[in-house]
Amino acid sequence: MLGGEGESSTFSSPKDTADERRKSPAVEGDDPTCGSRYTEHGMGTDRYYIPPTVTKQSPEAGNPCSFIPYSPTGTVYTTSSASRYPTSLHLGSVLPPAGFSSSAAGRSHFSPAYQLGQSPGCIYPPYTGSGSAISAMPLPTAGPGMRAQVYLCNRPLWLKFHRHQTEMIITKQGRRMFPFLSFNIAGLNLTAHYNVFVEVVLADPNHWRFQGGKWVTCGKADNNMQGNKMYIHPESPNTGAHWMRQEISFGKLKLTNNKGTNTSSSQMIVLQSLHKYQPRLHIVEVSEDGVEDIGGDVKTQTFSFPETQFIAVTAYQNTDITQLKIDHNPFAKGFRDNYDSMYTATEHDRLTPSPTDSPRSQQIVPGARYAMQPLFQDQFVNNLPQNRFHNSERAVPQTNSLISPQTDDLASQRWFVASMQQAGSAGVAANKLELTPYEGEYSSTLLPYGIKSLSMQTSHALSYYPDCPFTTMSAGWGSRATYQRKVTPSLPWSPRPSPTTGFLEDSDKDKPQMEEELSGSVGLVSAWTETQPSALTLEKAESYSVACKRRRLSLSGPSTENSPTDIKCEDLTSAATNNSMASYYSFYTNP
DNA sequence: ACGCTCGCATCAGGTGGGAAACGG
DNA sequence: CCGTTTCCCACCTGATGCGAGCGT
Repeated sequence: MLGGEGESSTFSSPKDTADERRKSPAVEGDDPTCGSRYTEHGMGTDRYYIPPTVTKQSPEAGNPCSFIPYSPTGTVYTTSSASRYPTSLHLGSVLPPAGFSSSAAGRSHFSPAYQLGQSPGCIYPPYTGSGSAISAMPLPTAGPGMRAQVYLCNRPLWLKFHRHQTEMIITKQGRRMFPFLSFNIAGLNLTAHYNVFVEVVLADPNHWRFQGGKWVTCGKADNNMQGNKMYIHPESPNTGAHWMRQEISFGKLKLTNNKGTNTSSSQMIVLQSLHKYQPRLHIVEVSEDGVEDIGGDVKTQTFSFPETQFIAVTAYQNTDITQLKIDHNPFAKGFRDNYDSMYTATEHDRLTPSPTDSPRSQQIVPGARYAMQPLFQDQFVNNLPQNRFHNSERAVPQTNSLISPQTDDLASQRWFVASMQQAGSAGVAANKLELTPYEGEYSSTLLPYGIKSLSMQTSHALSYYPDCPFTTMSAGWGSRATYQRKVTPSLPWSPRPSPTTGFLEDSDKDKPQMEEELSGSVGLVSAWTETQPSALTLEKAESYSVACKRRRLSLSGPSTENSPTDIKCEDLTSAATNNSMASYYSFYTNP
């Protein structure tokens, strides 16, 4: 589908350049201690992913999360499979700056102005590309061609992996991604038709290898890799209303290293082992029959989230990643040999969110910063049997578990929407108003609003990940009964009256988990830091050791060596998460 | 009798581990 | 020789089909 647009690219305007410069490593950007906010670029050019360069803080120096192998050189890499969807649009995170917590301020959250040209850390050299029609295309803020806004729904989970450098298994028959890509989209024209697809591009020009407990570059990447790099969402084409109705998940997307795979109709993306990739989401406005309007303006919007970057491998290299996969992927439950301890003993140590760590509880969004969130069911934990829902590749809208403890928040979130409508930008406000019916439906009944006006092409796709749907996160994976029955009523994460108040009162044991994915309080972060050492309980050490016995790699590897760093990083990253709390959803929008 | 719900069994498919095979 | 890839395994999840039970 994507042909090859000139590699040259975009970033021809000063504005573009400025945007590009603002990008920063996900982790760093997420870290309140890291100066620059979490910003993202539009993946530079159609085939370039420009690793963030470090100006204010070198990864090694100031960033506790520096183990993430970002290239400090600002390398530009050109792949052989140029996409015809260049970075078209520059992406900027709308994540609030550190300290941003005012709900009132949140009203401007969607303001593109917020994300543009404000970064003091313009760390990237200006691009001199010829620019593309796409990037140069003026986009209205409402109506046809309006800018879309995209949230990475399961961002917290992605961040967990990203901290250790995400790895994705690729096999001949294809392997699903985990975490998988899941987005919420806003700002589309309700009646216009769009194709939504994911493209995976090389993130850098290097060949990587895991050595000494770290990912290190090892020669140059093979940029002549052939094969499909696109995965079109099975529901494409569809209307903007359809795409915005609920989460857009790519849970069936498979990664393979089999070049012989039928590239056109396959559900698989062909990658090369030990290369680093960056998934990108493309939203292309098309005619009703799904045909792109080649003649007219190219109405393509591209989004990429740095935390979704990963290294393709045929076997896991980093045991931390392996453990994260095992802990979070329900299909890997069989490998949770410390299963019991994970859910009954050291609750705060486990990586998997608890069933009641509902996304909602993790994204108690202050004010209207994430006013859009009420539109997305990610915020709700699905406690209903899901095998009765199977009509969509997307997350099935679930009812929430709000069911109780968090009804208050639900209400408040509705208010967020209201405030958005009052003060929001025209585009967003309009959009939200349009969606009101959905919102109203579920908010009043606590039932899903997933009744689709359009047919679903696939069924029960993501129901494999029941919790995920909204899960949006790790949180997701655990609401199943199998988990719950392991839980004792006294567990710290049992239902809380209110996420915001509840976690403050939780035991120290609960803080790490809570803070990492939820909070917004610096004070709590400190508490977490202080209590962290004690978090390394004997139980954890023991269970971890047991787990490692099953692994190919030794326990003496990076996991243990880096544990202090990891902890610190986790800590700080948690702060970052807290800080933006909202960061629960990364919110990217085109300038 | 009919329709609906629920529980159980079965099956397809997904997971990481580990050993063997492959290849530079 | 060593790193990477492939294959098979046991385990798990979720979908589906079937029948029993119940209410109308």
